[in-house]
Amino acid sequence: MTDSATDARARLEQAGLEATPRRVAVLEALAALPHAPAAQELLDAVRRTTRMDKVTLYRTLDLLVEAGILQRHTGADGAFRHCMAPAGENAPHGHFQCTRCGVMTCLPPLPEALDAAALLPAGVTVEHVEVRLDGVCGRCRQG
Amino acid sequence: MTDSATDARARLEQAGLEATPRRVAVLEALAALPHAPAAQELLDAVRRTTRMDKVTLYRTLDLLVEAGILQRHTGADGAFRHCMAPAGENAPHGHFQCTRCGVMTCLPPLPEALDAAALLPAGVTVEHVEVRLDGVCGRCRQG
DNA sequence: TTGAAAATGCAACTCGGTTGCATTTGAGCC
DNA sequence: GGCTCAAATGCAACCGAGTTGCATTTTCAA
Repeated sequence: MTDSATDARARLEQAGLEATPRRVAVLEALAALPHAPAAQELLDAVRRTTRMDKVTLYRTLDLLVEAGILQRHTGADGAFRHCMAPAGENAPHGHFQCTRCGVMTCLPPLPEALDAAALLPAGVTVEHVEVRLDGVCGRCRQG
Repeated sequence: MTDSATDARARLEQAGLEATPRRVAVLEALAALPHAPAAQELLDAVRRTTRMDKVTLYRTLDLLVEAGILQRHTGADGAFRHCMAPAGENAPHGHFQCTRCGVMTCLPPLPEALDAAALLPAGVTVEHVEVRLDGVCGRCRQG
């Protein structure tokens, strides 16, 4: 049993979820990736070690997002990306997405300026803040 | 000819685009809406005055975004929304989207804190900043 | 008026994601 | 070890947003 599998099981059980093989595999695959992958890319990664249907992946992602273990973000292409929710930290972080290769990377926590409730009309409640910077990554710029 | 139609024609010609009936209709419908609609909602609105195919709408939206007349934003549901690009102003503005009714509204220009190139890894170029606050709007909160 | 280019419509398609339902798995119990 | 039942998974069919290819219509210049 690898460390990452142990971590994955710990987070699942801590959230009151059964540590099934696919859930562990999803968390391991996600932790091993340096960015926030689209569903298809994550599915490919998981399948290198575990058989998994795409429906199971989507249901697993829903579950893990619901449990607060993962975060879901919208890409510029309209497809969802998922990344590990930083444990114990609640300052939102933004993402950078390359318009050429589509890779989405996590950024450090945002300055609190985005807490900007001042911008909002009265009577609304904010549950989630999404900040995405779109541009060209270093790799694509050179290639 | 209404004022909004005149405005629409002006913006189109200023951008070097032909002021065709559907383009004018799209701009008028968009200017009349108090929020940034999804394509289907915009199509419904346009069709109250003009016959239009959905493909034509999508192509028109592409064109107007390309020309800088409209801005395209990604909703929490992954569908695109469009709003008028504020003329002559280039500070990005964010959006609030209600997670219940899905309505996306434009916010005032963002504090410059988001210019946060400091957050970025070296070698990347930012072309577009997307800020979206998700929550519950006043109307949905009461209803 | 006419001819070419641009704009539009229509049909079929892609892609990300979801739903319904049958089957398998696995934790708890004997 | 073998049961049992709920939860987890797989499979097929589906849905909605957006796209592509191509035929038709409109528009503008000559």
